[in-house]
Formats: sequence, C-alpha cells, structure tokens
Amino acid sequence: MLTVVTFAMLALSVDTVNMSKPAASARAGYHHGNLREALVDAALALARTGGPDAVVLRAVSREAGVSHNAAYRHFADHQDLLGLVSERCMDELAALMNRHIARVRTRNPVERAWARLSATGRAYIDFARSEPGWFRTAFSAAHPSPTEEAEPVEGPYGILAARLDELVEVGALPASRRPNAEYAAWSMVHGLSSLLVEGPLGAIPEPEVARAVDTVLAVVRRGL
Amino acid sequence: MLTVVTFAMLALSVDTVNMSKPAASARAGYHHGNLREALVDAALALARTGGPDAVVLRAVSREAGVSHNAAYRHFADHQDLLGLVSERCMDELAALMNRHIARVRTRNPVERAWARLSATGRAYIDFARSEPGWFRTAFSAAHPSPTEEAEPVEGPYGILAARLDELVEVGALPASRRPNAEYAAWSMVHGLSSLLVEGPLGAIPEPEVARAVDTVLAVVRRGL
DNA sequence: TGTACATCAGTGAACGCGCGTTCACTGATGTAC
DNA sequence: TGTACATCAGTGAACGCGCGTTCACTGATGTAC
Repeated sequence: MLTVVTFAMLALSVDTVNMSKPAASARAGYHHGNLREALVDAALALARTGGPDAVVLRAVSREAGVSHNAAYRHFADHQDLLGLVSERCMDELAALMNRHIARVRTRNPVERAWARLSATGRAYIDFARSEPGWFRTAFSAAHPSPTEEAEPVEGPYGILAARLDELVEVGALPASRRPNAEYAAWSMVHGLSSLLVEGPLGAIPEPEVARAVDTVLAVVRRGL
Repeated sequence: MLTVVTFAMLALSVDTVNMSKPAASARAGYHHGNLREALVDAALALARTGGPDAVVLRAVSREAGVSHNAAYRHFADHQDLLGLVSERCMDELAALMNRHIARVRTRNPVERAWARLSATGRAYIDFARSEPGWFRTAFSAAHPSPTEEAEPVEGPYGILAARLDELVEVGALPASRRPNAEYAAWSMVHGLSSLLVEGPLGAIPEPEVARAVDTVLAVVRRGL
C-alpha cells in the first residue's frame, strides 16, 4: 500500500521535472491528461489478479493515484467501467486466439483447417489458465449477444465461426454438419476452461490437464 | 421487511399456543429446536434465487427468524455454511441426474447405455437452466476433488463415470476410448450450461437452445 | 499579446448501506443428588 | 419428586470495514475579445 503511493508520487515528480507537456498516460499536475485510459488500465491490472470482483471503483482510483470519485468524470458508474473492462478482456482473448491461429504451419488444406480449429481451442484454454482473472472478467458482464453483434468477426465467437466455415470450404466438414457446430466447439472448450479455472478440476496435476485438453479437442474433431 | 417480522411473530405465537413440544423445524420458544437445518434451508432458499452471493450470514439468520449471530452456534463461520450449502446443491444435481437416468426405457443394451449417458447430460443442463442459483452455488465453493473423493459414486462425477463404464461394458465404447472420456463429456455439458446460464448465450431463444443441446449431445456421442 | 471568464477535471468530506465477527449477557434445558 | 447448578442456545449491542454515490468546492485550461 505505502509502496504503491510512493511509486505514484515518484512518477509524478519525474514527469513534472523532465517534461514540458503531459504524456499520454502520465500524470502531469492537477489535470491528469488521460485519466480514462489510466483508470481502465488500473482496472485491468486489478481484474488480472482478482477477477471481476476486484474491479472496485475505489480501488481502481486508488491504483490510478486519483481521488475515489474522479472516475465519475469518465464513467457513468461502476457498471459502466466494469463492462468496458470486460470487453477489453474479451479483446485480449480474441487476440490470443488469432496469434495461436497465425502460428499454424500445416500445408495440407484439410489438416490445416483442423489445426487452426484446434489452435483456437487451445488458445481459449490457455487464456483461461494463464489469465484466470481476465477470463472470469470477460464472462462476468453481459455483452451484446454474440450472434447479433455488430462486428461479430472481431470477437472470439466470430473467430470460431470463421474456423468452422473454413472447415466446410476445404471439404473437411460436410455442410450438413455445419449448423450449430459453434455450440459444440465453444461449449467444449469453455466447459473445460471453467472446470479447470474456477471449478472442481482446479487441482488436478499438469500432465492430467494436458491429457484432458487433448481428449477434449479430439472429441470435438471426431464429433463434428 | 416489516412483513417478514410480522409473519415470524405470528408463526411463533401459533406454535406456542397450539403445540406442546417443538416440531422438528419450527420455532417453539427461546430455543429453536433445529436451527442448524433451518439455517441451511434458509440459505438454500436464498441461493436458489440469488446464487452464492446471496448466501449472506445476516440474511440467512433474518430468513430463519433468528438474531444475526445465532448461526455461530452451528457453523464456524460464513465459509463453513456456504460450503455446506454448496454441497447440498451438488446433491440436488446428482439426484436430478439419477432421476433422469432411471426414466430411460430403451431395451437394446447399447442404445440404452447411450440413452442413459444422454439423460445424464440433459439432466445437468436442465438443472443449470431451471435452478441457475443452485447451479452457480454448487460450483462456487471448492469441494474435495472429485477424483479423490471418498464416495465418488454419489456425486455427479461418479454418476458420469458409471455411465461411461456402462458404455464399455455393453461394447458401445471401445475400452481404448474410455480413458479421459469424463473430461470430454463433462466439459461439454458444463460448458453449454455455463454459457446458457451465466454466459453470453443467456439470451438466445428457446428453440435455439434445444438445437444447441441436441448438437452438443450428438457431438459427444460421435466424438467418443 | 493580454485579460476576463466559462468550462472542464479534479478534490475532500460526507451519507447511508450491509457485511462478518466478537462480546457480555440471559433464558431454557437437562442432569446429579 | 424437588432442587441446585452446569451447560447450552439463543440475544442485543457494538466494532471496524469497505463500498457506491453525491455534494459543494477549486485549481487548471482554453477561448473570446
């Protein structure tokens, strides 16, 4: 607690001395410069450690080095901030999925399409396990329903749908199997993630986790 | 609030007037008779409506018509009560699974085994959807890990494992596919349940839900 | 270029709330003789 | 059977906490002339 305060004050004086105009995200005096982003960043840091329940208005302001009601200049209320943070966590998940997908090197089109689907699933589970706080935060608030979102291709749901379309295009999946396939793939990886991260499978040893992931992905592939 | 108090007092006077000895779960005077069970019941009622967060010591005592610290005569602390309530919710889930399974009438052994597995999955999803508060409560506290539980056959995990063993016994599932099969089946139904109950699939219309459930169960069957 | 003034983005104090937990207590119960 | 007394299962008051939100405020910024 004290350490945090000291750090914030140090940063403040450095800014004031060394820079003539305020940096995008640093404090430069009475006015912050970019408090909105700073608050979101602080909230993300808290969510990362403690999940959605850690995104507490007063704690966020504290972390940003600002009085506990300053946030009301930038967000309507607590919900408003939490919703935004939750969306950011979703974006983070989508980004990791894309990174995993881009890393697939398989050449054979059919195998490639399957590998890209698996990469998507692995990314999902990886995200949940390496960033449990963000994972829980991503799913803590109600976003616009994925099926009727404005830009569905951006989010995790859109990425998954694109992988399934891809499978049909290369002939790896009969078109008759395409409808509702999202539900199966998504449920599978989401279920395993939840059971591992916040459920009764949280305590199983690492090799067992690896087996579970492999089995789950294999069953999805075979089942589709 | 006032209504509740009035009710409690009415109940109290009725008891005092009409009965000579305390009933199992009714208040009979200064001493409650069976406060422990009454508190668990009240906690279950609150969890049913509001999930684990609604299991608040003061609210539970209020609901049971008792001062807010009386619970400490029966539970070590808040955690202790919540853990017990969570276990009760798990029991409820297991009971529903067993009921669904017992209702399967198929005669052909292979088809019967598959039908019993499907019934298990449907029961799981049904429970989540019809009792979302209990579902969330069941998975809110850390129970002893299902793989190393004392009586694993009792719980949902044990019931699922028994269904999979059954499949192998009747020859519906090759023994080589048996290991880790729990992970796939469990993840699938748990994932769909979570997405529907507390996730981004909460708003999809009923017929769509039915399709999702069918697809998910079909993929598990084919995938195993 | 300098100045008056409106607007913006922070602050500090306070409100009201509900929580888990502890304390000293007291009424009810059951047991020993 | 009656009585003294230990034990049990409740009560009421209080502590300390952290929360979201509102209020009147003030320092900083930018704009019109």
